[in-house]
Amino acid sequence: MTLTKNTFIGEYSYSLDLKGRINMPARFRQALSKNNKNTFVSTRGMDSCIWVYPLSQWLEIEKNLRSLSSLSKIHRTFVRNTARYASPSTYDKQGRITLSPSLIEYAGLEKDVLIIGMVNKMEVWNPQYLENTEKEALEIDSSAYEDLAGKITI
Amino acid sequence: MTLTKNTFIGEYSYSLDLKGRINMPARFRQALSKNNKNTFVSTRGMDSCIWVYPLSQWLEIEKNLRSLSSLSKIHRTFVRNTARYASPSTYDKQGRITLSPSLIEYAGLEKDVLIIGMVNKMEVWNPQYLENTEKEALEIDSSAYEDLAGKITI
DNA sequence: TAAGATTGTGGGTAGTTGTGGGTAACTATC
DNA sequence: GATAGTTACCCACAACTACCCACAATCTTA
Repeated sequence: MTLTKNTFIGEYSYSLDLKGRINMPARFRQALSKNNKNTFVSTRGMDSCIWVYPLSQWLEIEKNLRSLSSLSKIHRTFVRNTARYASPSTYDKQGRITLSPSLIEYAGLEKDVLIIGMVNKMEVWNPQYLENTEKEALEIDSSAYEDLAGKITI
Repeated sequence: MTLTKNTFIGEYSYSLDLKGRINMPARFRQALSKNNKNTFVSTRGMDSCIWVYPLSQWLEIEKNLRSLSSLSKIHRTFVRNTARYASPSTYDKQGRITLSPSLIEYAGLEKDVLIIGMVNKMEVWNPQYLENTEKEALEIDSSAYEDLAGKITI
């Protein structure tokens, strides 16, 4: 059951096939509002994973990128790095999207793949990479969490 | 699949042939709205690359350039450098545009070429040049990105 | 618990796309 | 006006992608 449209939570194990396709969890597909036209946009995440946005969310990002003037070097670099790796994919009759070879390599994906709901987007991981990243995360100074405490109630 | 007309994202590897032609990615061609008449305008970019605009976007730029008074030296220089190297090209039946020898030399293009969607325009790069530019970008003070974080949610 | 519906995975095929090269029309120069 | 160089248009082929179907595993419901 889906709680809120365009909201994604939970963790799912799937497999990447030889054509670079992964099944999007049925719940995530059902969570898409109609204006997404069954389409996700995948791009490089900030860790070694792939970020997958619902189309409507990505269009918001595009709108913001448009407003940045290319006369500024920082803006150019930011737009380039954000737009460069993004690629839309409408899921097929079986509910799969295709990931680009470049993204698959970036995230080090092999057969087994972990899909994680990140509320407004999803992450696709090589399970081993995630494990390593988690170990590093343990080393984050707990004071960082103290800062968060001011911003978020949980 | 095209998300929004006249919007370009993603990265594509193509080759420049002996006649100075490059294939425009099929997705980019499909993204062109009709009033562009299958035409792109290429000109010098601010890094060592070629900027390629859809015709309609270029006409907007021309309009803006008109509004800059030539009494200002900066304006004169800016208008000159922008207009000077611009050249339109309608793509052929195979989807290719022709780049001028002057632009090919400016961007140091050889056989392998990288085309990057920059939302409202495209960039054409020699992959090695881009790699070097990226290294410089790493040296950008990360505080600059922090500023952007205030403007853009991603 | 059994039948039916849904979901995840593999693979085939037809249409699309990228690339090389050929030829005819056009331009420029002497 | 003839020749050489350039440009625009055309065809052919190999590689790739999107779409389709089949089947097995899982979940739902009566």
